[in-house]
Amino acid sequence: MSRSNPRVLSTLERAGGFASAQEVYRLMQREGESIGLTTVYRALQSLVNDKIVDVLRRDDGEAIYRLCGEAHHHHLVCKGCGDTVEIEGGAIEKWAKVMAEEHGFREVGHTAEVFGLCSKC
Amino acid sequence: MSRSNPRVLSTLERAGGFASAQEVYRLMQREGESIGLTTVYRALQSLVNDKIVDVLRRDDGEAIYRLCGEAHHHHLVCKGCGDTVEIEGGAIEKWAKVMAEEHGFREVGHTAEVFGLCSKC
DNA sequence: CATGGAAATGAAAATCATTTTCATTTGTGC
DNA sequence: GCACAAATGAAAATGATTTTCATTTCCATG
Repeated sequence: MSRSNPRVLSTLERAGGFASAQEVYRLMQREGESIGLTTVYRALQSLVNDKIVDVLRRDDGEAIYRLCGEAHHHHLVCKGCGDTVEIEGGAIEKWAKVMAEEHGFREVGHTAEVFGLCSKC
Repeated sequence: MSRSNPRVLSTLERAGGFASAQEVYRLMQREGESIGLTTVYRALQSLVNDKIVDVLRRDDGEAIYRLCGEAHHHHLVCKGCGDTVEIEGGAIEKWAKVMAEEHGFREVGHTAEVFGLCSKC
């Protein structure tokens, strides 16, 4: 019953611990792995069930999978050139926690992204 | 240019200010309004552009539209029932600004959303 | 070494929200 | 009325995800 295909997991890790099903599939294809899209979906779902990965939604609605326990960080993205910098988000973590507690929420997670124009653009 | 169809807006209000495009459409149908699904989507998009409504994503990826006040705010969303609370994000504003300055970014904006399970779920 | 059934696989079809296309209708100023 | 822009909506296209189903791989047992 464990459909948590290890090749899928390892690919997700190699992808930086953060990718959509389609991206994992394309990555495996590019690396010459023989696998079907269906299997990738099933494996990711299994990994979610087993709480080995988390699932989030991109703004366009595509599901993205992230390794649990992966050091959680945020991104500063340039609107001009798309350059991305990883930034530290301690302030956010605290804010999310406080806000959630204030309203009686449990099992709290969050998404946050900062965007703007970098110095080169 | 203003495709913010008032009938769509009023239906969204009547729906409790919280519904997906499909739901708004079905509701209007049921009430005997003659309108096309395409128009509903376009109207909702317009309302989002005009910042009269917010878009969120349900867990299944479906976009839900929600009337919102003018003040910039963030959301605390329940993963279980979809209930949403508007929360204040002063801490985030500051964090985004600091992080951006640190990396030489200008014209900075941000998104942030907190999710979890509310006390009822 | 069979061999028989359970689980895994993947290609193709189905589903479903959303977007696009395009022909038609509506509205507005002249 | 007439031209022309904007709005509308039916139908087709898109794209992610799920389902179906026939086939293959595993594995325990005879």
